[in-house]
Amino acid sequence: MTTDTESRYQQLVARLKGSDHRLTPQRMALLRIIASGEGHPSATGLYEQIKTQFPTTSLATVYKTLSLLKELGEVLELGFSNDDNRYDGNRPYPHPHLICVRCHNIMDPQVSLVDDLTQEVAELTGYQVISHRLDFYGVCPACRRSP
Amino acid sequence: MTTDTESRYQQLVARLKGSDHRLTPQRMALLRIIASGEGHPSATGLYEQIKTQFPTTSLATVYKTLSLLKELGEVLELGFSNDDNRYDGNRPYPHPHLICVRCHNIMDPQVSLVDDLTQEVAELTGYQVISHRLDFYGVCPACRRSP
DNA sequence: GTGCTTGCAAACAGTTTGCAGATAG
DNA sequence: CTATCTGCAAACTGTTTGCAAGCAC
Repeated sequence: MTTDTESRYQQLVARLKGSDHRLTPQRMALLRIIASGEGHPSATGLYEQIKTQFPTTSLATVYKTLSLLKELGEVLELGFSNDDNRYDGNRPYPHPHLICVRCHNIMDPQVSLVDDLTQEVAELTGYQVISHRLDFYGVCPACRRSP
Repeated sequence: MTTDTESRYQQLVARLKGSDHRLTPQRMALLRIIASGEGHPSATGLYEQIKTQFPTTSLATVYKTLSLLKELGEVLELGFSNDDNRYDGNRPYPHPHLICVRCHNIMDPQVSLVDDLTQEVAELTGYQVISHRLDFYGVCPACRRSP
């Protein structure tokens, strides 16, 4: 576990305890995985990973824990109408995603102009802009090489 | 029906005929609605409107027709994991949306920088960027005034 | 007349919920 | 000890599918 992963894990543990929630083994296992920030796992993916440590874990518990973390603002949920939702517990604030339509990998590109966009929209429309969602779809370099 | 609506309707009719698809009354009714470009209707919303003219219409037919128009590239589908999907048959290419979290109205803001963003992401990551999805969430001026 | 299209109902998939038993604090 | 959490199974919701009857061309 990297230092970042460890500190994010401790942060999440503190957040749960500080909001009067219990720290169960199943929750700890989930926190460990999402703190690592590797990929953008689905609920089922998390479930499969946790099951290797706690074989009796249920998918419902994974969903309930994710829901709790969403309420606490510690997890970003990427909802898809076609596919299962993905979760990011490392950067729980809106940020762009880049999705390969071939291998379905999801990465976080660095994009500089997003805040300018939000500002532009707010000024233009009179809306109070709270949040956003920005996904790019494309073909990643690896998939371009092997068609 | 405005001139724009009428011409878009004719365009859609031509597209169906040109691709060897049949022009049924149910399809004509749906084309008329989406050609008008008013709002971002859901499948159920379209269904309710069409039913006033053709009471025996089924929701499945609405879905099948929307699916066909998607394949032809004549309709943009906005998928939501929480809510029902919305459809835009007037601007069937990716463009930003602004969604009021209070009244759920959806509008199309004019945003100038989006193509720059796409370019930036492509150059930065080596991806071949095909498409994107950009939604802003906020509170519209009307809802801000009446809390 | 032919075969695409419709309408119905059942199937589907991901997510949520209710509840009885288990357990963290 | 007790309120929260878990695991199971059933419920839910929007969308898709299979099929027999209908109808556009």
